Amino acid sequence: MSPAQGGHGGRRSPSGPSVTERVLGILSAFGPGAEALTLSGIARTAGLPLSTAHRLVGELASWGALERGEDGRYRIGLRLWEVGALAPRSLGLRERAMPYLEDLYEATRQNVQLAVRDGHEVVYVERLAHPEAVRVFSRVGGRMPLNATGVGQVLLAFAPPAVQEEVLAGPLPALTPRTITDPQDLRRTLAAVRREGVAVCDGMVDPLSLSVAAPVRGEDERVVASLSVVVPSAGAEPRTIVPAVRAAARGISRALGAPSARRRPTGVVTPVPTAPDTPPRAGRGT
Amino acid sequence: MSPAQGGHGGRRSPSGPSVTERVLGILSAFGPGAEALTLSGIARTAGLPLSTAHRLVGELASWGALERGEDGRYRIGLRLWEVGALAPRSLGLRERAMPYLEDLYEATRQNVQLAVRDGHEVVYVERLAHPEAVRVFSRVGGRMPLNATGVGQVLLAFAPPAVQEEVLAGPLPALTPRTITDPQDLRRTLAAVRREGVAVCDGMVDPLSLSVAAPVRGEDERVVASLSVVVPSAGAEPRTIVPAVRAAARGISRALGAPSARRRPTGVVTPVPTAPDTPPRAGRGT
DNA sequence: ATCGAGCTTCCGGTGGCCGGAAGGAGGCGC
DNA sequence: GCGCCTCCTTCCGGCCACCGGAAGCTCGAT
Repeated sequence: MSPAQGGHGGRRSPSGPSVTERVLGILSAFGPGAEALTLSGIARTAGLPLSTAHRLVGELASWGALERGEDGRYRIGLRLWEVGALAPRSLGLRERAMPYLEDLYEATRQNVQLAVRDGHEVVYVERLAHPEAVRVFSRVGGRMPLNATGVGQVLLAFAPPAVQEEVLAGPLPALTPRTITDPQDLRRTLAAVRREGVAVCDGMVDPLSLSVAAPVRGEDERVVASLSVVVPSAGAEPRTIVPAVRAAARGISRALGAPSARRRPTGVVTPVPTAPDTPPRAGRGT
Repeated sequence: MSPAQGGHGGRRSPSGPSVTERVLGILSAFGPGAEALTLSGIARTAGLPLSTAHRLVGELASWGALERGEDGRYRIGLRLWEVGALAPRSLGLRERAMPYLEDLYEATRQNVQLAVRDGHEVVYVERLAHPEAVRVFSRVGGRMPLNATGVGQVLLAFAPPAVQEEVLAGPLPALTPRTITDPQDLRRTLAAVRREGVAVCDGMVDPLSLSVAAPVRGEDERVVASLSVVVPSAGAEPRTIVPAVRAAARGISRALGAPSARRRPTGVVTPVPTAPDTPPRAGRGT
């Protein structure tokens, strides 16, 4: 987020990266399309001498951050996944959103996605896909540009102005001919998204699919995530989907404690027992 | 694990752990119930001097492995979650299993769980829970003992004999009075699980809930995961659930390429897998 | 047999890591 | 206000743990 190196670069030096950076560099070597790597592959990708990589990878594997398969190649280990699952912006969010995603999935039998923004990109946190649904390009844990996707436009529309300007100033990648790449165009689209509270993206990721996305708000009213449904472009009738997406997004916002999504006092007693608030200052763990 | 220090201990001890171990120790400080920690909390838990923790945590945060909240506390970062999502035993499995879990969830509107074994414990990889379903104790990314859970008994029943003996020899924790803690008892139960291809656990985790679990096999026929449904103990009729769980587990096995789960031309007996006619690589992945 | 790619182990030199100490920023009880 | 606490941040000299070249090993392929 805020560039930590604002002051004066400092530790960058010809002597080389720190041990920590090397370790993290090893983890970075893995990625979509590179789920399994040989030791020398890791060394090559991370730019490390083989013997150094050997030692570090060995330590990572013995802890469980990496696992070595029968083919001798390394993969990300279950232990690392476990730790990663503690990230509040993934699992915490996912946990509360799941029931609503379920319902939406069940209603459409297509693709339902939940995403957050990280920097200038969208990161998909959850995806429910019917095997026979239209193929989508995204993947849980994957990234996409903000301008080209429904969830991205929503997240950008409600992002801090500084972020919006940075993205509008930067390159706007096109995934299809219909992707919005003109800054003025995008600006208008974002305004519309803010006004409507929903984004409809037709054929911007894949010519054959259309997505409808809506914002999810946290307890401080900020947009913390976005939810979308992806359906085949042909014969899609967004009108029928928009209300469902809006409703689900609102439901999740309510589950997260967003005041604006709170149930209005009707005649009925609030049926949902508010979750026993965790003490705001739940101090020392363990 | 075979003790790696077989040769001559050497680096162990008074000099202290390596940098890598310290970094991993910092990550280990986080866990269920400790999702957000202060710097000094991390230092305390990981057993590091404050200044050392400060430096290492700073490096982790600037890479994105940790994130610092507005309250000054650190949490696991999105970037680390992303890397963790590449673990084949979590996401790869989950991706293929999801549609079946969906169906099972939709049919029961209770709790559906998918788990794998790691060492002598169960690790939950996925969980679909209806908000009004019976409360379950598990959590995605969480661990439970093998002897006390339906998925655990299944995973143990089909684990390598060496693992079984280790577990049977070790302590068998009791979560409720009905948890199986007698080795002989457990041995008989495991045999039954192998025979039936399903485990039914009544009140072993929580007196009020019952779970039905079945094995999921990979392309080499080994049991790679287990699937379960958890329902309220009272009034539950396992007979009606068992077939659904079995069917879903079989469906996932087929999706993973298990020969024994392949569709037969005719629907009769002969469970023995003879020479598979086609290589299992037929997958049309990605 | 010969080759090459990848993996593992060894070991001496040195530069990066370590962590005590000092100084600031809040928060709480009195 | 004042003292006391906890938590965070920065600094810097000393030492040792990390680094990585080199040699040897295990496979398969040619």
